[in-house]
Amino acid sequence: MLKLSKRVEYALLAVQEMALRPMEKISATEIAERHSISQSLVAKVLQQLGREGVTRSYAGVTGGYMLDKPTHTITIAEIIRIIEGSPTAIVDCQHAEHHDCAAHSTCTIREPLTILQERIQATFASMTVAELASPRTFVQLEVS
Amino acid sequence: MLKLSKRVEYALLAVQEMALRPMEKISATEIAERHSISQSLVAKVLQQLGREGVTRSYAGVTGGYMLDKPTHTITIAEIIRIIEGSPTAIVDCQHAEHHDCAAHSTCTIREPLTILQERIQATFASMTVAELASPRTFVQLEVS
DNA sequence: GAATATCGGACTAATTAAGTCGTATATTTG
DNA sequence: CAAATATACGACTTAATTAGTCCGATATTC
Repeated sequence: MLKLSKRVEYALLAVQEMALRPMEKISATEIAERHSISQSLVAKVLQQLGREGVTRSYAGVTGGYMLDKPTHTITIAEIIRIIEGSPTAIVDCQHAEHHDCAAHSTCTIREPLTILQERIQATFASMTVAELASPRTFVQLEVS
Repeated sequence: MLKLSKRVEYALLAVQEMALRPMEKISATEIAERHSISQSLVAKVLQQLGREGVTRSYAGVTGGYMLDKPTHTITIAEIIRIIEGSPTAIVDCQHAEHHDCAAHSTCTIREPLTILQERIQATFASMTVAELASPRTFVQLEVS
């Protein structure tokens, strides 16, 4: 299925929050509690983002994480790549080394799929954290 | 991860072959053997496509499957929907009934994700089986 | 020095996807 | 009509991936 993993989802949540309060250090615990999700997992993804320079971390009792670059320079595609370890690939055979496909040379579907893949990649690259965090009018109607 | 399932992949392979030879009945066994994949699985996805009118099936010793509508009217999005049982949803909370999310009302990430989702959906809807099967110049250089 | 944060690896659990198997029915061919 | 081979479809098992936990370590504030 074509679903984001929880880890990517948590990364996006965290990054959005940091973007909305750019001057504050936000801890993994804080994010985890607000969304009732695993603290360890949130910490883990924030650490991954830190290794690639997206976030900056501060240890200690008042520690936490902050974004380390302008929100409009961080794309969703980049976050996915960092968390998943590789850019989105809708089929395996596009990972270059993946030539163990039984019918690599006669495969006539790889090329059109590559085109789709590039479009999806472009879609994720088309949105930045700035857009992810831009304040929206959030009218919750919910008329019962 | 954002990968197509094998079932969708097999469906695309099968549909492409049927599109390339529109006058022939093609059996699940034939497709499975050509790509060294599971015959049962190929049969299963072709049956799913049949229930939704994409393919027509013929039983018996000379049986097999054929496309049952013009190739340019079948989108990749439709095939994904039929095989996966629902349109692509990059996060669960967009499936309407999925209100068990802990912070549904305060969730500020659903909206931007919906936009991404729609773009991806549009990407899959932008390619039809006709394009998937259009003959390409397939120059295999592979200079060693 | 107690409390609480990051850091990171190893491990287990849960979920999902992939694939198999059995049985039934349809159709062609000898 | 009987053998061969196709679809049809549900139940089941296995494999792979993802999610989440746990532990021990270091850093920093109070």
